[in-house]
Amino acid sequence: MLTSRPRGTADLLPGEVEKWQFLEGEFRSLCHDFGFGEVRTPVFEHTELFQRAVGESTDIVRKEMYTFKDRGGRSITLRPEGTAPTVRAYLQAKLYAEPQPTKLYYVCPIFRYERPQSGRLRQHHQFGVEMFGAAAAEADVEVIMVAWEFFRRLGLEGLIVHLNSIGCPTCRRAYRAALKDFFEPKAKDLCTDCRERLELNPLRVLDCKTEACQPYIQEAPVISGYLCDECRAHFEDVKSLLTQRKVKFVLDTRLVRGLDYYTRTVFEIRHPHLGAQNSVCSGGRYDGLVEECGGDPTPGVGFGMGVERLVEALEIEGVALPGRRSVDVYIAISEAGDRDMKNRGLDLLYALRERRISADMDYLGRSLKSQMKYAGKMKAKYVIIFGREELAGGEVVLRDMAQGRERRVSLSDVPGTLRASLDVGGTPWSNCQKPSG
RNA sequence: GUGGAUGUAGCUCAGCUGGUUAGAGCGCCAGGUUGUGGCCCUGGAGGCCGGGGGUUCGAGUCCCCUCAUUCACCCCA
Repeated sequence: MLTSRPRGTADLLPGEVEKWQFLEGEFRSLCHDFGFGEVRTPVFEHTELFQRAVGESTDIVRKEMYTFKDRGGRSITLRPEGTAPTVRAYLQAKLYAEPQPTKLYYVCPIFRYERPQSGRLRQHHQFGVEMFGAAAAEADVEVIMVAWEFFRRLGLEGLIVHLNSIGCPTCRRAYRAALKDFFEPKAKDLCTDCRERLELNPLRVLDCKTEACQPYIQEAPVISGYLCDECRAHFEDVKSLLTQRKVKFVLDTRLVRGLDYYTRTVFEIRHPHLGAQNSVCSGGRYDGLVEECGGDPTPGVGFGMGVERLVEALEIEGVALPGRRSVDVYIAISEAGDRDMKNRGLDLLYALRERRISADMDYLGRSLKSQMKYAGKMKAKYVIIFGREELAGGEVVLRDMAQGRERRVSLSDVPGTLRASLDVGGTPWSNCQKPSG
């Protein structure tokens, strides 16, 4: 217990965490390019927020929330999705009084009590964007374009955009009734889950994977035949704007989404090689949500993207991501046991660090040979070697580990010389190891 | 919540039908003479064989329970 993490959680250690830092940086700068500003909301909220916003009939609210009473007797829930807290923050800060639309993005952990499997954790992380106050199809498309452009920049290629419209409450009511009429006579032939779905949310029968249900699903009425004129026109706009942007998508009339707040556009971006949980990014429009949360009627659209799944997809495709960062300079001392020598080493070490050169040295009392081995394993670019002999002449040996060459440099020139060498071609990620294979 | 698979050194695994001090490769640490890495050689440390109970003269090997990991269902990022 003491040495094992809770089920469905993960530790990110050096070597792995650099990938996340890189992706977060890329996502932030991309969002900035699209005019989105970052929002950071609490990890927990009042339980009522999610009950209201996500919907009582959803699996999330019914069985997946981490909910507990705090010491003041308030019911608190760890954020199971990112949209509701963002809406809450939008309303609480009265961002609707600012110039519209409001464009926000976030990078945050998400908690759901589920049985872990490939691509599913109890704590996972999402990148997300939300846009409030814009009802036009251009807004739907911009949100999809954030994800699309992100994947393009990363060099991720095998993704498929699934698109559908589930209409507004009015046309959905008609469709829902049609589905019920269609399935109810056949209810005894459907799987037990679908019989339940038929009562709770008939739309979800559509994405059942049970063999027995497939023949009926194939013949079931399609949403597009039930969209009202406005919803149909909106959906046509979304599709043509996506085409104009050269985004390839597949119309998926069985894409329904498990959250109650969606209206009109819904989409999911999947990676075919991810296993059963293959949705990397999903979202849609939620024109009634702000009002549901106590605001004025305000259109909204956004997505959430699973970072763990994104990393997995990138690795499947062999996209190179930063590896463990190494130090630039290692200081190796020959008379390691000598107190005075060690102090001279420390002086140099901190002189380098003051000049923002990443540097390290031995604290374990190792032999020079061991220090060299260690520096090699740590992938240090340079090793500074010195002992009494060099210091007597005010010099040190500067060894280039990749070249295997060394030269003498006067002690006072060391930081300047290193700074100059390291600045050549130095990107922020230049001293991360590239993944091998 | 349901079902399947798996749990032996830090890592990847071997341990045949139960039988003596549980092995390998890699990794780690130290050496290979006097101040220097990556190759090579030598040596060393390191294992409640996931945990508990049972069967047996004897269990890492068989049985039960439990926990964990993992994959799938439900659902979702």
